[in-house]
Amino acid sequence: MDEIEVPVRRLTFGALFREPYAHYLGWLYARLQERGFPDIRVAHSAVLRTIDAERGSRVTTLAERAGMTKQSMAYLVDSLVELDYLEIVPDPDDKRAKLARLTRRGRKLVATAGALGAEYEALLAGRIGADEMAELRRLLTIVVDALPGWTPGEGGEDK
Amino acid sequence: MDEIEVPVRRLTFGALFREPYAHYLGWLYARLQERGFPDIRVAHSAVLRTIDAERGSRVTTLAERAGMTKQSMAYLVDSLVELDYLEIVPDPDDKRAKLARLTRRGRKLVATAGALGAEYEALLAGRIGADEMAELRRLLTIVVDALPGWTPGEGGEDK
DNA sequence: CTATTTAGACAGTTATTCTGACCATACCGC
DNA sequence: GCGGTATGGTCAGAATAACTGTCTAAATAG
Repeated sequence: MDEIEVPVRRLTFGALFREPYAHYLGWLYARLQERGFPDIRVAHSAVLRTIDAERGSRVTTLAERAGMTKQSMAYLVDSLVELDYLEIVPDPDDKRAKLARLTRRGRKLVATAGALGAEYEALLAGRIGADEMAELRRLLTIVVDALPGWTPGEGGEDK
Repeated sequence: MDEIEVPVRRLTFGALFREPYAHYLGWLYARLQERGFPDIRVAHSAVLRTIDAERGSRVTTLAERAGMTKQSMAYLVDSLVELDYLEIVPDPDDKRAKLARLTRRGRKLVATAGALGAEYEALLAGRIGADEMAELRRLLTIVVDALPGWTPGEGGEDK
C-alpha cells in the first residue's frame, strides 16, 4: 500500500522567526495608531525599550543598550521630544549630560505598548492553544537566554 | 520555611520574537560577509526570498509578495543587478515586462544563505538541545500557519 | 594642573522606503 | 481593428533611519 505524501511544510529557519515577528510588529503599530499614538514608529522602540522609566536615561546610555551610535540615538530621541513623548532635563550628576525622560504621554505610550504585547500574546494563545503558547514562551525564553556572546559579529540589534 | 524567590524572567512578548530574530540576522550577515558576499544587505532578502529561482520574476510580482511598492522593489532589484546577483531579461510572455533572474553568483548566494540557515539551526540545537529545537520548530510552524488574515493592518513585511 | 576620557552637537552621507506623476504595451468590448 | 482601461515599469521628490568624522565642553585621573 502506497503512502500518500503529506507535504509537511518545512519553513526556512529565517521565516520561522521573521514571520511571527513581522506579524506582531504590524499588529502592534496598527493598534497603537488606533489608540492615540499614530505618530510612533518602529524605530522609536529602540528608545522606549531601553529607557529608564523613572529617572530617564542619557543618550549615550540608550545608544549603548540599543547597539547603535550616539548620533542615531540622538536623532530618535529628538523626534520623540518633538512628539511630546520625551523631555530633556539636565543630569544632576554630570553637568555635561542630559537625561531623556518620559513625559506623561510617553508613560502612557509605554504602558499601552506593554498591555498590547500581552493582548497579542493572549490572542495568539487563543489561536494555537494556551498550552502550546506556554510551551512556546518557555522555549523562546531558553533561546533568548542562550544567545548572549555567540558570534563576534555581535547581534543585539533590531527594529 | 520561607521560599527563596527565584526570579523567573518573564520577557516581554516582543522581546521573545525580536531577540532571536535579531541575533539570527546579525549572525547570518556576518557569515555571508565571510563567505564572499560582503555586499549583500538585509533589505535584499526581500528579493531573494521571493524570487522564482529558475524563471526569474517580474518586479511587480516581487513587490506584491514582499508587501512593498514597485518602486521600492525596483530599487532593490537595481542594486542587486549592480552587484551581479541578478540580471534583467525580457519576459517572453509580455513585451511590457522584464524578468529579474538570478545570475550564477545570485544562485550561489541563495544556496549559501539556505545552508547558513540550517547551520544556525543546528548551532542553536546544540545549545538548547535537539528535542527542544524540534519542539520549537513545531510550535513556530503552527504559529506561522495561524497568522494569515488576522488584522486589517496587514503584516506580511519584515527586514 | 594637565592630559585623557566622556557627553553631546554639528555636518555630511548612504540606504530604504514612500507618494505622485508618467509612458508604453496589452487586453477587452464592440 | 479601434478605443478605453488595466498593467508593467520608470522618473522625481521626500521622509526616515542609520552611518562616519569632527568638534566643544565638562569631568576625572595622575
